[in-house]
Amino acid sequence: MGRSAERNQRMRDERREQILAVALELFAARGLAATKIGDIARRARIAQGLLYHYFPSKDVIYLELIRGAFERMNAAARGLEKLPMPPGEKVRRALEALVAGLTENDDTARYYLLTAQASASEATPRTVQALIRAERAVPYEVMARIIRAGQRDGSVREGDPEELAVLFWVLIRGLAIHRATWGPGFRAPPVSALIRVFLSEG
Amino acid sequence: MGRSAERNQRMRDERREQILAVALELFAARGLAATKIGDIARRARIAQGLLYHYFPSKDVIYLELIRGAFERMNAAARGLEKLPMPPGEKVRRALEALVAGLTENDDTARYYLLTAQASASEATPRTVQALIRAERAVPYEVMARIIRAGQRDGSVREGDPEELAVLFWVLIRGLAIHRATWGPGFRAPPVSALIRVFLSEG
DNA sequence: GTCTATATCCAGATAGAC
DNA sequence: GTCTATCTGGATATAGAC
Repeated sequence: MGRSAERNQRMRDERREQILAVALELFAARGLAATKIGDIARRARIAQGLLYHYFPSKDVIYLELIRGAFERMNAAARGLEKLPMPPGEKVRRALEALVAGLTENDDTARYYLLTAQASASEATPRTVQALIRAERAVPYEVMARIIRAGQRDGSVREGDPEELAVLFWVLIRGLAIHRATWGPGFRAPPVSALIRVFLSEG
Repeated sequence: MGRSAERNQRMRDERREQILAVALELFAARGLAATKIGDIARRARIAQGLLYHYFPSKDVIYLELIRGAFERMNAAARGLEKLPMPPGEKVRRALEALVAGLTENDDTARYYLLTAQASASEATPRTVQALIRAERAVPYEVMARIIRAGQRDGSVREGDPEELAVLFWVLIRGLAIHRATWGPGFRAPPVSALIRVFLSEG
């Protein structure tokens, strides 16, 4: 590939990213069905027809975003598991990082909203549903393993690890929805209150 | 109004209820935009045209359902507050009843899903948004008052009552979404784990 | 009250000029 | 690569017969 071909490829990728960024914003705010392809094009400041030079359909844009959401989320989960610290500390760090991300980073909040919608809706396209089914267990499994390890060393409270892991993600997803409902100035519950659900002390 | 006029009115109301029940099911499962008026008619086993003899538009059906959701929820909240028991006990009962309702009663779960979607989406019709803005604070206020009373008598943990109330509803809404994602056979976290977020002991 | 048929509109996707 | 114009399908809502 020559110099200019490379540059063209880079520009093409940038354009794709730009479209995806706009689409993430709109899909998170309105959902798949209520987001019009024309809205995405307008907000991205390109003609509607041009959008189809970068993506073959609305569903494919959506799929791409969901794929990205799971990539980030699952990579972060596995990264957390590998960190060199005791399990109880991992739970605390994860809660702090997730709540901070949800509060301060708009795209983070949008990704959580997106997956929550897509996972809960029967209107989600089949291709996306298949992806979700393949990926959605990872965060639960990781958190259950961390909790189990924490119970062995006494830093995490007793209780079924799977159920506690469910509770962990229920909290995070609930916070994301809450933020979407009440706006960025919402009153986040203190992390300390969340931590005592899981940790024996502190 | 004569006898038969009354009977006709009753039949008309029943028909309306039947349509609303179907609409609740579909809106909760797919959201407003992805639910087609034709789907509602088909599932209610009536012609699409006939539906418009009972409701003037899709948005009005949606509005009606959201109104019903808030009526039930806010009535339940105010009823809870009036119960003759100590505040800590009210928190425990509320959690137990809500989790049980979410787990066992499909329509309860659907109502929570519906309001969660409608509140979080910018695509929600203006009329519905106005209703939501007028009603949504009630459950938070009620719970904050109960928590404040519980802190005075020592049964509820310390912490900002508003923030704890947010946490309470974040949990409930999170559970509703979780159930929608994983189906009725989902692993509900034990109520005991939720209770210790709020109560000093037990 | 209930249906079938249809008007109308809107949105996703394509064609083709530049 | 980018645009404008357009095709096409589908969905809301209405008309009108029974």
